[in-house]
Amino acid sequence: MTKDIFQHPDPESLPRRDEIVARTFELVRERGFAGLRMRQIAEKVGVTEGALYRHFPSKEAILLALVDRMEARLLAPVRQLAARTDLSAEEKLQQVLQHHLRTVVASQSLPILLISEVSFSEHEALRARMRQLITAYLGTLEGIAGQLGPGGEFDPREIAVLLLGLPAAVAITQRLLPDAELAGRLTGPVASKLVHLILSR
Amino acid sequence: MTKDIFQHPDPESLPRRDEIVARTFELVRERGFAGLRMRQIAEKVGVTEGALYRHFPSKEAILLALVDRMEARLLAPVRQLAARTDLSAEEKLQQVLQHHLRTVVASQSLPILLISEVSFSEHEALRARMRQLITAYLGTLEGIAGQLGPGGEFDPREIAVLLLGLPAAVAITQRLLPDAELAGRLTGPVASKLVHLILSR
Amino acid sequence: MTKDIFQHPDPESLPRRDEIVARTFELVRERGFAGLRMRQIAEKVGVTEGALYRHFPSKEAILLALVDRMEARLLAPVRQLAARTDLSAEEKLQQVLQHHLRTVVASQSLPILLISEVSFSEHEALRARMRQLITAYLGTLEGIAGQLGPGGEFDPREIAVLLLGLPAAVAITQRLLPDAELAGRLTGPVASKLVHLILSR
Amino acid sequence: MTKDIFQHPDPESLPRRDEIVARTFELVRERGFAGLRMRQIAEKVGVTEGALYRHFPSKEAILLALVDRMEARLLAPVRQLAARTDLSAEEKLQQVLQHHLRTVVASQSLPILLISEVSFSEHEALRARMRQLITAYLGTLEGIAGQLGPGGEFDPREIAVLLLGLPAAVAITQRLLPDAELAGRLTGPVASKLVHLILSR
DNA sequence: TATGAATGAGACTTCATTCAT
DNA sequence: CATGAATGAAGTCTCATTCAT
Repeated sequence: MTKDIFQHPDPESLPRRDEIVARTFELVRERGFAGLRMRQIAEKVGVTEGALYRHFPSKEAILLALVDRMEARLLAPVRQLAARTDLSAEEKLQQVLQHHLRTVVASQSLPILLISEVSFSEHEALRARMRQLITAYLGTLEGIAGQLGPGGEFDPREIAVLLLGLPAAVAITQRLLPDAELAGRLTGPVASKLVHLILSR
Repeated sequence: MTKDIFQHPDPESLPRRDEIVARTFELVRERGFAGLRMRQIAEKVGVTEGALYRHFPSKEAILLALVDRMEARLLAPVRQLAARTDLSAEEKLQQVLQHHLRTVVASQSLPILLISEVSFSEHEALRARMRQLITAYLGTLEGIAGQLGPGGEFDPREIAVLLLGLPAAVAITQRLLPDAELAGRLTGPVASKLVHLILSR
Repeated sequence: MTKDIFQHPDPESLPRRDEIVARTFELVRERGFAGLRMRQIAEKVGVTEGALYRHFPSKEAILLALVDRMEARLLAPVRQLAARTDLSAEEKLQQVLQHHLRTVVASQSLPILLISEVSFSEHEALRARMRQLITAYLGTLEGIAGQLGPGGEFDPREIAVLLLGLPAAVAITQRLLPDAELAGRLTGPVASKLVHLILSR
Repeated sequence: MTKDIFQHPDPESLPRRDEIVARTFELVRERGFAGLRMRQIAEKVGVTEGALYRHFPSKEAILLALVDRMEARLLAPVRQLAARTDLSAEEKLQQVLQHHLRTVVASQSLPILLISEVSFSEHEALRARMRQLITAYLGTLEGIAGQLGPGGEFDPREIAVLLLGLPAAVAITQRLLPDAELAGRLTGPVASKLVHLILSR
């Protein structure tokens, strides 16, 4: 069903650099950014801490690579959707939201929560990178919404933010109060109806 | 306008315990939970670190007191609204959302982001406390939505989560991409229209 | 039976200074010297920590007063025994040992263990005081043994040390491996027979 | 003479873990358990405090390793003695006591005093470990005494405790009132005669 | 490339003591 | 006399990073 788009291939076959990022992702998925330790990464990869510095100059560099990875897996599919000509704007937004919600569920709510967490981080470069990511995401949504034509209740920018709301709410509630049945409804029919309502004109 | 409901009275007049929580709040507002240091609190209060331990047994205790404070300022007004009999269910939900959104803007997006952050925290007591807070918040919204009567697109639980979405989205975007003009629209007419759409039957 | 010679009178009627020492004794009896905290003393006395400094200039001063108290309760009776003329030397040593053993049992093995503990203490004054106490104790025993006349297996000094051995061994074993029945035998018939054997000539 | 059985080989050749324990032993020998600081250990080993944590997870772990070492050096020889078939029970007990007394003198009275000190410690694991050690020690002595056959003044358990008394008394007096000449007599002829008296039947 | 040991800064916390009230 | 707040030094422990091998 909802395939984990954040899955990674066989560890053995990965170049070390990628493996480090992949393992870091698993850790961040479970424990967030703030609790991440170089030691944990090293353990999970199966090397010593010193070895990590052969591949990345610092912890921050690993985290930046992690955000690159998130962007690739989260944003790229959205951009592809946006570029398609065989779908209406509403269909595109429906699919974007579905994609985002599936991601939220599959990755245990990660990306949206990470954005919150990083917003407080002391790593300036990391904050900037996240700002860039969310700017691109909202911009893409806004672009699609702009193709809808005039007459709706909300302008394109507002639509983009509103569409961010559902994944965010789902992430927060599922993280703290897991409820698979409710999650199913929210990511399926509820999301679908919400998009329709928001776009109705 | 949007008064900062998290503001605190004159520092001089506060018992130390309250002052510590108030100053901690200011720090957390700026830097979040993970980056909070006892040293910073002590500096901001104007004492040494050891002095803090005359008033709280641990850092975690300060954080729990902080969540108490958040609950008092965020949840109490919502509960009062819910209890009023001179408002329709839709009017109540409109005001709850307005209140929440004002809080988000006034406190620089704090509460909702903190919930995200805490969801990863190693402080088990803190996670439990936050879970309690969000459970109560959603429960109150669900209770109001239950008074709407049948026939709408969404059931009460779904409505509660959907109404959480807007403050969450506003918090995230405003934190990373501040835009006062957009924030004004989102917390005003956009919120109002969204509630109406969601409740329409 | 074995009355607790370290008991203290009604707290209410004690001048503060004495009460502080008495309460400190209770704490030391349970937890030893190293774990003693001014806060615990204050709590047990029912005052604040600052108040203790009205009566003693420092923690070390309290401990020295405590050793004075131990000396009064432990050593004074022994000296009185030594001075009696109606008892033979063996009878005196029998009673001294009985007294010491009863003390060990009644005070939960305290004095002898405290001597061990203090021997490592950083409080030079305290170590000196304990040295003085044990010197006086051994000296008194030696004095009595000197009245035995020649011909035994051991000289007076050796007898004094040997008689210290039983209370020490009882203290250590009872503290770590409490065994009331064994303790009863050791403090009664075993002690009696041991003295007789040591003094036999 | 009385060789220091607690001596350690050339520091340079020791794996760090063992070296840390050896250096800790030297410190504890001088200052006891309660006054031991991680800083002191680090200084003596010649590293920073943090480095110690690569080899032991906590201070308590170092102390437990220290007790292991004490057990190996104190208890193991006693057990070997107990197992010999070429010695009578009395000869075995004579040698055990000699061994223990030599240890007391060589190590500056350490083990027996440490047992006293630890009996008050807050480290539950450490207390349990010491309890185990003394149980084993007394048990071994009791076992040998059991081979004596009936008819003596004391039963095996009593003999075990009585034999613990001399090293304890020697430790206390030598620690506070060093007297090499007396110590020599106590560990030599006095001990020998005492064992004979206690076992006489 | 990788290891294992180490560093140095800094985290939270404890505690005897001081002092204004 | 007593309180309550505060200090300052010190304690154990953590962690990103460095470096010789």
